[in-house]
Amino acid sequence: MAVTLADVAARAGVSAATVSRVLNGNYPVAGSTRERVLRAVDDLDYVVNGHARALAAATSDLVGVLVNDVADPFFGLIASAVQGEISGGADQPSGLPAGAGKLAVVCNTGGSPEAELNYLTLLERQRAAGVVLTGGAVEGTGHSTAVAGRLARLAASGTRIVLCGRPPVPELADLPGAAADSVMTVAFDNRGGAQRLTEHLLALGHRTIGYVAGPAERSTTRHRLEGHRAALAEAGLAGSPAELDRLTVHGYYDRSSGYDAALELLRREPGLTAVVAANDTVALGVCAALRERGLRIPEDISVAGFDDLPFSVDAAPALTTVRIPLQEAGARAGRLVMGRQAPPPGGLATVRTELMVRASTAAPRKGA
Amino acid sequence: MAVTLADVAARAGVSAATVSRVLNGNYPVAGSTRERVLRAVDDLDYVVNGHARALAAATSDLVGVLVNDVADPFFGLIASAVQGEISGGADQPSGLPAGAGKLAVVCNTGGSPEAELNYLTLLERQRAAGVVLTGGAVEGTGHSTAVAGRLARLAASGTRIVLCGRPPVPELADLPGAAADSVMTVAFDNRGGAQRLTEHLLALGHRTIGYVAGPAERSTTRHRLEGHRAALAEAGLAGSPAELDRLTVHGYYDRSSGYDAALELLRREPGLTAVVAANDTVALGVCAALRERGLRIPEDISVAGFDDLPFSVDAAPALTTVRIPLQEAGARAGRLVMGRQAPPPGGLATVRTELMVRASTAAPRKGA
DNA sequence: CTGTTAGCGCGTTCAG
DNA sequence: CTGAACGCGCTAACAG
Repeated sequence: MAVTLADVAARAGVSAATVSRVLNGNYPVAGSTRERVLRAVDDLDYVVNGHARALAAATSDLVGVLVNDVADPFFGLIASAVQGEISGGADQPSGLPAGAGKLAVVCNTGGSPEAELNYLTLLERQRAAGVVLTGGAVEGTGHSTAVAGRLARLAASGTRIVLCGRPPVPELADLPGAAADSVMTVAFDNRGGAQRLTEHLLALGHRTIGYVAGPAERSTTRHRLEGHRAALAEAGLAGSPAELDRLTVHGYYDRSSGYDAALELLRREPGLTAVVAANDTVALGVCAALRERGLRIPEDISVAGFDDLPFSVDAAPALTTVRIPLQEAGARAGRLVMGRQAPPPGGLATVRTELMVRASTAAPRKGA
Repeated sequence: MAVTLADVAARAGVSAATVSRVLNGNYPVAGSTRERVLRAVDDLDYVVNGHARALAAATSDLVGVLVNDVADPFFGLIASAVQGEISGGADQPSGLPAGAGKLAVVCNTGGSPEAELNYLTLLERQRAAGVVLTGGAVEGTGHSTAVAGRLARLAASGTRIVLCGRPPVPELADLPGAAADSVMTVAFDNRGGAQRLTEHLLALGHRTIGYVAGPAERSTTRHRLEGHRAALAEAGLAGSPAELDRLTVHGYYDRSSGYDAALELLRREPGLTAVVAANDTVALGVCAALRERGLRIPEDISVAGFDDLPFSVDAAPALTTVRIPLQEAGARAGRLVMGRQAPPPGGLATVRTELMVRASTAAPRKGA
C-alpha cells in the first residue's frame, strides 16, 4: 500500500536502481534524470523503507542508549546530549541531511543487570549501529562477564560500543581485529571528586562525617566511597573498618533513601556534624530529614551531594557538590559512537570532576 | 557473518520455516522438533534480524517519542513512563517475553516545528508502530497543518498516534476507516489548573500578580495564560488588555528566562506582591532573581510554579504549584500507543491537575 | 505438523 | 550514465 521505489521509478520512467542512486547520492546520475526522479519522489510523497534499506545495505539507523531511568536528570542529561550528537541535524530547522543522522533508542534498565542484557539482545536484533551504556556497572555477580560477552559479539558485528560513566571492561580490551577499536569508554572521575569533597569537609573542621552510599554492588558507589575514605585516611581518620561502616549507610540513588539513611545515621551517631550523600537527589532527602529533626543546614550540620544536577543550585540551601560535566560527556559519547571523533588513547577518556562549594557546608559549631 | 535462520535450520535439521514458527510461536510445532530447534538457536547464539522480520511481516518494533528535550524533567518523566509501558517486560528481570515489547526512539525536537517534521519522516522511514508526541503544540504558523498531514499519513499506514499534553488535532478527527481510531489524545487540564492557582493567590489577598509566560505560540502557554486571566476576570480584576500585558512577560520554559522575567516585572511594577511562572523551572529562576533583589519569599512576594516537578518540594521555599500526573499520563499514552488499552471516548482523555499549596505563597504584607 | 515457494523493498553487482 | 538480475533474512501462503 505504501509507495515503493518501484512506484517512483515507474512514474519517473527510469529503473529502480536509478532512483536508489539519486536518493543515496553515491553514484553519478545525469542531472535531468535526477530532476525527474526527485519530482516523482515529491509527487508521490515517497519515504524509503528503512528496514528494506537496512536489510539490503546491512546498516542501521539506530543507536541504543541504556540508562537506569531517563526520568532521572543524571541520565536524562546524558541521553539528551547523546541524542543531540547522533541526530546529525534532524533537530535543526535546516532540514534533513543526507541521512547521516541516527535515531536514539532509549532503554530504561532500572539498574537491573537482566534488563540490561535483554535490551542488548533487542538492540542486536535491530543490528544497532552503536550502543551507549551509561551509569555505573553492577559488579560482583557473573553479570559483568555476561555483559562483556554480549558487547564482544556486538563489537564483532560492527556495532560501536561506548561506556559512559562506567569503568572500562577489561575483557573487551583484546578483541580480535577492529573490534577492539570499537569499544570506548568515557569514564567519570568519581573517586577523585569524592576525595576532594571530603577533603573540603575535613578542611572545614569536620571529624564525624556520615556517608550515605548507593547500592553496594555499583561501581559508582564503590568509587565514590573509596574517594571518601581515602580522604579520611589521609587525614588520619580512617578508624577501624567497623567504625567506617558504622558511619556508612547504603541505599538507592533516590530521595527517600537519603531521607531514611539520614535518620539512621543520626540514630547511630548523634554527634554527626556532616553528611555526604551518594548524589544530589539523595542529598535532598538527607536535607529534608535533617530539617524535620530540627537541624539547620549548614549551621548544625553540613550536607554535600554529588553530580551537580541542575536543581542543586536552587535547593535550600544551595548544595555543595561535585560537578560532573554530564552534557559534555554525553556529547562525547555520542560523537564516539557515531565514529565522528577519534577514539581517545587506549579507548579511555576520563572526564574531570569539579568541587562546587555552596551554602550547604560550613564549619561545624564550636560546641560540636 | 552473523548467523541466520538458515544456519539454525541446517543445524537443527529442519527447514527455515519451522525455525521461524517455533521462534514466533504462532504455529503448531511438534515438541521434539521445537526442542531441537531451540537447542540449535542456543548453540549458535542466534538472534533474529529485526529488519528482515520487519520487512517480511510488515511490522515494526519501534515507537517514536517526540519531546522537546529529555533532559527536561517534564519530558523525561513522560518519556520514561512511555518507555516503561511499551517495553513489554524487557525491563523485568524475568527475561524476554515473546516479543510483544517495543523500543522507544526518543527524539529531541527542541520545540522546533521543523525538527518535529523531520523526526516524523524518520519515524515513517522506520515504519514505526506508533508515535507519541509530547508537549504543547506550536500554533499559528502553517506548522500544525503540516504536522496534521504527516500524522494522517502515518495513521493511514497503521501507525498509532498519541498526543500527550497537547490538544487534539481537529483535522485528524475525520480520517477514513480505522485511521480515525488510531489517533488519540491525552490532554492536560492546563487551563483549569492555572485558573485554580491564580484563584488561590487571589484568595490570599493578592491583587497585583505578575505572570511569566512561556513562548507565545505554544498551546500550553496559551492555555495556562487563559486560565490565569479567567481567574482575574472572575475576580473583577481583568483590567484593560494593556494592563494585563504590562504584567505579563514571555520567555522560554527555562530557569534563566524566569530570572530575567522577574527582574523585568519588578521594573514594570515595583508593587508586585506575587508572581506566577509558566512552570516550576521558570519559577526557580524567578525565585533566584527576587532573592537577589533582597525580597523574601513568601513574606515580601509570593511565587508559584506549574507541573510539580520532583525538585519543587525541595526548593527554597517549597514551591506552590499545580501538579500534573506526568507518569500516569505517559503510562497511559504508552498503553494507548501499544493498543493495550481501549481508546477513551472520542479518542480524548483529559488528565486532572491538582493545586499543591506549599511554602512559596502567602498573604501579601499588610503594607502592600 | 512440516517443507517448498514466493515475495517484502531496497542496494548492488555486472553488463551495456 | 543506466537497466537487469540477484540476494539481504525472514514470514506467509500453499502444498503435502
